[in-house]
Amino acid sequence: MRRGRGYVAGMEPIDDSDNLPLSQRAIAARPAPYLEGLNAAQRAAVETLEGPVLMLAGAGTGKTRALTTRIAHLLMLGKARPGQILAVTFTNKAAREMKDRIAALLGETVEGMPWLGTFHSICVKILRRHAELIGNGELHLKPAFTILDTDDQIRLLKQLIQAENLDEKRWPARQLAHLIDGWKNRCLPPSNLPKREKAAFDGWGGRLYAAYQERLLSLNAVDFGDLLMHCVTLFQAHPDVLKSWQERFRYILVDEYQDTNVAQYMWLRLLAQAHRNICCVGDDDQSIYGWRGAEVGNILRFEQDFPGAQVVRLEQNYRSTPQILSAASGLIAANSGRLGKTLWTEAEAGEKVRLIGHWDSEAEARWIGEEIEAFQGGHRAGLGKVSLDDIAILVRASHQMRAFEDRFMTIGLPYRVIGGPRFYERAEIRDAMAYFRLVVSPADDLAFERIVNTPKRGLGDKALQTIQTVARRHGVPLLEAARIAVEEGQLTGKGLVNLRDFVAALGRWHADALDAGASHIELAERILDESGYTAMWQNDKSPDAPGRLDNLKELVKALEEFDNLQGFLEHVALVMDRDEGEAGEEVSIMTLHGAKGLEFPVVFLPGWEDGLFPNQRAMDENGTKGLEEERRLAYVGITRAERLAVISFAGNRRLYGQWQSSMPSRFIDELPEEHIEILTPPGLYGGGYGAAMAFAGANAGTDMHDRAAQADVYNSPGWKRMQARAAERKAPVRRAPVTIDTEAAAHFSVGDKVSHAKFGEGQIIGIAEDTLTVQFAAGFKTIKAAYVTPAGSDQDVPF
DNA sequence: CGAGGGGAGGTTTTT
DNA sequence: CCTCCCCTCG
Repeated sequence: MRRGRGYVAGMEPIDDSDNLPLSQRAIAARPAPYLEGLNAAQRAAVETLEGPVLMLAGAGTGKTRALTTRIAHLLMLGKARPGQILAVTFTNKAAREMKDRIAALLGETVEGMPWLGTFHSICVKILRRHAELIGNGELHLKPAFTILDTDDQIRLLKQLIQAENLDEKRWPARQLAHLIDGWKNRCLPPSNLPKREKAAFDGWGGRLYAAYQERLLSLNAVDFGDLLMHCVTLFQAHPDVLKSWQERFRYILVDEYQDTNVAQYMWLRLLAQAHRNICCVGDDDQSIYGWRGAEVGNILRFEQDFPGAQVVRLEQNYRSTPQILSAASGLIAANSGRLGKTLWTEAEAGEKVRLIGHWDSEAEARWIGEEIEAFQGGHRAGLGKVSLDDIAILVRASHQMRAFEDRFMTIGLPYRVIGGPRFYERAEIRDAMAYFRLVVSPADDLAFERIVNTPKRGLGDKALQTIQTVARRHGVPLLEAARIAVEEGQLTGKGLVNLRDFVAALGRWHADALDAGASHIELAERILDESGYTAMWQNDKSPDAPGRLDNLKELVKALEEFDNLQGFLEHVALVMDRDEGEAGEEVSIMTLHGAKGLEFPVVFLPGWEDGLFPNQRAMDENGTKGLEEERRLAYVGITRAERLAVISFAGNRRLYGQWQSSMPSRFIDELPEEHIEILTPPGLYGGGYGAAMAFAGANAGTDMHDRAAQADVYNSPGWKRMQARAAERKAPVRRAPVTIDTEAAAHFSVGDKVSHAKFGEGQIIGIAEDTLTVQFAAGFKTIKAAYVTPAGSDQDVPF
């Protein structure tokens, strides 16, 4: 157990007294040390403990700090024991960070926060306790159920589609998987599926979905979507079970609420019903996962869903310069239906957001590479030396990464690509896991199918069919069927010998796994060696074989944290992260989605071209909604930058091998010019000012060597529009606070002093619609804006 | 069983 | 253009 720093003096040990009556007055009089340094809004977010709270936390406003301090506060006040707080995140990374920070605040590890985790991991914990209640009359889950990943899911669906004698080309399993995920995201089990939806997939949707769920049950398996859906249906069908969980969780905290889907929303609502102490943190402007079922509506509707909800807005930004914030705010202002926020900062104005166009994607990559080298050498004004670790390139689509990888490889610029294939998605890890699964659960047919012929044992389709026939005839799992097939001599030659050995080896390993005295780590190594799996990769001459062997070693190492294989398997499916090894200074390349929650001093945002960003397909499929989500993505991108953001676009880009010309992104037109610095094109093509660009419409796009076509600078409609607008507005630029407030109470801002007839003077800490949250001497109140008057503002909004 | 050709499809991504 | 998957042929 790790002892953290900063043990809080005078801290009461957390005991069974769940409700130490401590009024907010008392806290205000003697603030706990961990509350120091919080701004007024953050304090409100930390101290408004009872009832529903919506914490609207803009980018870089100290959301995680508020959230973790709130948990620490709950524990310190004795409002709840660690086991009575439910805190959910979307990613393991976020969960881990919260744990670490709470530990730092409290000066000890939070082994005692068993219910801080991802939606999925918490659902697993709950489901394992009630597995028997999940299922239909005959079949139900058992507590050791396995969690299938996307790959298993597809393979299973493929089998079902084949079983119906459907053409896999016309009925692709991937598409069905997508449909089923969608239904599960909306918490629609086969029995509740509307007729219209059942007819999806050419009429087979409902039927295949039901068959799939049935098959999962018989395999004692669930997929990711089931974790939430089963949990919700469990709660709905068993009020007593629900009640026990409702009572346990006195306080609920939810991170990234704008990303919740319907199932997660239902889950939260059910659990919050008893104590109603639910605090949801989110930012409607950063909702970028609509395409996988997230409903921005959840956060927009919060106040209706949870009547009496208090809304706290965190608007002071501690990350970016005013220039960056203003550019981002100006852009996102084009979206409709926002809750509205006014981000502000005390930071120095800083560098304007830079904008530059390039001839093509290769020139773009080349230029960014040169800029990075210049930054690194300290040859760029305003920033001094910048470490490679401080620089990120954020792209819309992963195929954009290649241009940068190619370029950086040639010039020897160290980089890392973040968000490649996950560790546990790699074939070798999945194979090894399948071995472990089959050893622990001999009835795991999916695992059997995966590895029976890996490495090659001469057991092809035909052998597998034979085994499957035997399995059906005897009604036994495949491994058992294999044993029978061997005994009955249904196979011949090499296959027979190999299968006999395979079955025998599994028997041995299984026995060893049951032996509590034996080391599960040694067993794992033995399984991989004796099965020939390690040898298979050792003999493989492909360049990635050594890497795969390393991964296997890492997998075995991960076993150390568990007592046995069983325990490992129960948790690992959800928690295995690939190690982001710090290997010296490197530029980070990642997608905009992957960058959410991160921050970098310098951020490059390439590929701002219509069709790529905003993405054509997003707009085609979801219209304005899709466009707005793309715009939020742009907002997320810009707000990752602490000191400098550089946006760029290319006139030509290779797409599916074809050179295609493109127009600058419409988002570029939406950037507020006063915060943008337009860089003159580099002198790469003919040199100096006025060189370099040709865009679509000039019909020269397809020939990148056509220098003549490059004569006219920025010859695009979008660019001209921008120039025209810049010319128009000479004098009366709206200066000072960039107030992008959609509220009726727009003449108030957070931080304003107001006075109220009854409560006296106070300071606004939150604004929602026409309702203000005001901190008075007597405490926090939520008041209609009409009932207060401005009492003079001493808070300068610094830009 | 495994290598190689043909054909389709090719945002974003966590669990 | 490039990758992945399926199918066929040796």
